[in-house]
Amino acid sequence: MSEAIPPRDAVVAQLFEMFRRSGFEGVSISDVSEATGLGKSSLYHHFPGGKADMAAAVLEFARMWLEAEVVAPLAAEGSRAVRVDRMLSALDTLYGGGSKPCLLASMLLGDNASKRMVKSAIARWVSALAEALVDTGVSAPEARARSTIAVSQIEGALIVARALDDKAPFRQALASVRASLLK
Amino acid sequence: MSEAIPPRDAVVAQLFEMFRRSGFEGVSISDVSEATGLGKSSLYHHFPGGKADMAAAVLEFARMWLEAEVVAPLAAEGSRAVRVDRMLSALDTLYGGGSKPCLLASMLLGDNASKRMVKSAIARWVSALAEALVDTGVSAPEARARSTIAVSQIEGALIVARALDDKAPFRQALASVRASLLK
DNA sequence: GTCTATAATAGGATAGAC
DNA sequence: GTCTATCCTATTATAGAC
Repeated sequence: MSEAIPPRDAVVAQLFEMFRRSGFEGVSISDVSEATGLGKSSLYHHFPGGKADMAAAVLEFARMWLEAEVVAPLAAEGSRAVRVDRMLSALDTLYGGGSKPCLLASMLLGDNASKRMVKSAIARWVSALAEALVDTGVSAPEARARSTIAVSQIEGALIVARALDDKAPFRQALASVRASLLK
Repeated sequence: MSEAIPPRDAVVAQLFEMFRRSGFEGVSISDVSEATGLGKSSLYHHFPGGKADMAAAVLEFARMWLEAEVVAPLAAEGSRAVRVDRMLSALDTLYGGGSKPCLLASMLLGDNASKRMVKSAIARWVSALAEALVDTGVSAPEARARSTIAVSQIEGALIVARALDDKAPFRQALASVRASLLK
């Protein structure tokens, strides 16, 4: 039971931080080697497909995080306020209160093979939120519209907060999103 | 009067499209050479500082665009609706109705030296919008808050629209932003 | 699983002719 | 201002020992 954290998972956690911050092209294998303390060959042992493999692993990690921290909490029992607050709380943590970029947005740049995974993650997020609204009395089209705007607002606030080097826009966005979802 | 477009300006226009799509790290000099039809030495003739110089030129271009197409139209005479609509119309064009990324957001990735210019551009945008609101009867703190949220929403909608490969979220965001600014 | 060493290529940048 | 040729470094990726 005293097993250490499987190296691969620890590496994925590091990769997550690197890719979200610098995007796919902005991360080099040498960077990863330095950040993880693992030699290049070790990295290729864990990710035989190289950098593309690393990106895929990180996006898969993000997908699982989304299921556990957003989709499930939104679907679980409770009032709309309780469900929405669970999501917002998880997002606040994920994004470091507005100081850390969204991996999905960062992976969207360029010709990236990741685009399909990003698309399905964003779609899943919007749908899960819309479903929670429908569950609590909002019409389906209205729920989709509000959910899309909510996700947009959060993504945009992360950009503005990071550009201005000020967490306030993100805090403000969370409050604004909450109000418009509970309205 | 029959002067051709100065090559440098034409190159900057191309660079704008490349950087907004792929970010700083995602664009190589070879890419630029291919896209513009100019050899590398020609590029270095126009941009002695290399790629960093290209990025700076593009951000300067963006700054001028913002002054001409957003700041000035927002400051010019007219009702709040007229001013806001001028800005939204310019943005709709710039962003191709939601299909083209924001250069500022794309240049935000990584350790980029561009961060200062991105910051001042976003700050300028928010301030110009806030000023138009104050001019038309909104209190200063409320104007800043609404403006920040408006810019966030537009930036976020661009991400969601591109992720989902669907312009609808952007259209929806423009409408939502308009309503909340005119409210 | 991890390391050292190395190959192969792409990327940024310059020299010098025209 | 643009081209061809070239340099140097960084980058991706692999080989093979331990």
